[in-house]
Amino acid sequence: MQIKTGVEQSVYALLMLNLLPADAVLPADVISDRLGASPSYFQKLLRKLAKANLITSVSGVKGGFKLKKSPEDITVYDVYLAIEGSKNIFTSDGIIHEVLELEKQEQSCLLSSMMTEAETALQQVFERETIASIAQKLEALHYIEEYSALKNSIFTKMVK
Amino acid sequence: MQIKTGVEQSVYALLMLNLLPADAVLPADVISDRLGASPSYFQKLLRKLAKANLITSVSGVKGGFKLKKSPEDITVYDVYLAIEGSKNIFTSDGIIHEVLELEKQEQSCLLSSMMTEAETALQQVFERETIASIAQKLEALHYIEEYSALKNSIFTKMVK
DNA sequence: GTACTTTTACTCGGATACCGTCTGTCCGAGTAATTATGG
DNA sequence: CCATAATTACTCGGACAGACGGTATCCGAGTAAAAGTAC
Repeated sequence: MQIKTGVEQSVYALLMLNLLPADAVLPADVISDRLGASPSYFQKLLRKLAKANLITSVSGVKGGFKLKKSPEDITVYDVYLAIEGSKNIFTSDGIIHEVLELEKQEQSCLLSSMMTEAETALQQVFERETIASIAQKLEALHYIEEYSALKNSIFTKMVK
Repeated sequence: MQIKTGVEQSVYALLMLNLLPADAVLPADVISDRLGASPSYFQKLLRKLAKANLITSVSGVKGGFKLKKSPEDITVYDVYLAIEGSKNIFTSDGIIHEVLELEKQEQSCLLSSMMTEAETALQQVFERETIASIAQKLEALHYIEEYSALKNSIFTKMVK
């Protein structure tokens, strides 16, 4: 019942891509190296992000990834959906029907309403935070020095 | 990332125990039968609930389980904690430290604050609903007929 | 120097294996009510 | 009839097997830039 590490890694990947100048791309292994993630697995995450229209992929030599939407328009919830899929976080099996021996599908389960409520509560939290807002916080904190170091490091690795 | 079925089953178990008159107990297999759950596994759930002080166990012949606290004082969150454990739902690995090459533990991860925020949002939803409030909704709906049938069925199985 | 081919460095996508957690099963031990036994 | 022992019906708690989903690895295919080649 923990959030997938893939979601967290993806957020950081997007933060890194956010540092790129326009039209530049970053190869996948550069990102996974920096994150300490397994390159082969990380590729799959990036493809999921691409499929969700959060990033664009450029194949071929000097290929890589870059943001497709502006960082303000990418919420953590978007990342969550891209990686985790759109299936509900909380679902009930509707055991109530069997317990009360009701006809199935006669009425949705009592817990279901609570589950969807919990889910929207989560959604609101995740939708409030965007790649842009997180990046902003990064710069605002004591990270300035390390942040620009990261930026430079990425610059040297990027292509085009 | 779905809620464990054990939590849902436990809630229904507590709802059934809530139908018992004072001082009566219900054997575990009666409950698991009604829920269609595996008896041996369900025993473990009940023991977790007992350890969390939500229900009392009476061992020996004519033994069984009954609520320990009043249904108003048992929230879904209590059940959640009892079954799922008190570990955090959402945790971040703090990859940010490695990405920025910071000293570890220098500063808590940016995502952590969002995670705890999401968690408290969940917690609030789960804490609002109690066994009593769910039971009340059950009676209020079209379930009345089936509900009393369930009640009678439990009466015949209970001991003491 | 231009057109063509080959190499190279990437992404794309599927097949597959690993591993941790949740689910489920089994068994021995403890406990208390009931029943059986002995005097 | 009373005290004691054996049986019975439960919970308790650990050990362990199975199922499932997230993580991770590998491989072949596609793609586009770069490098090599021919004329």
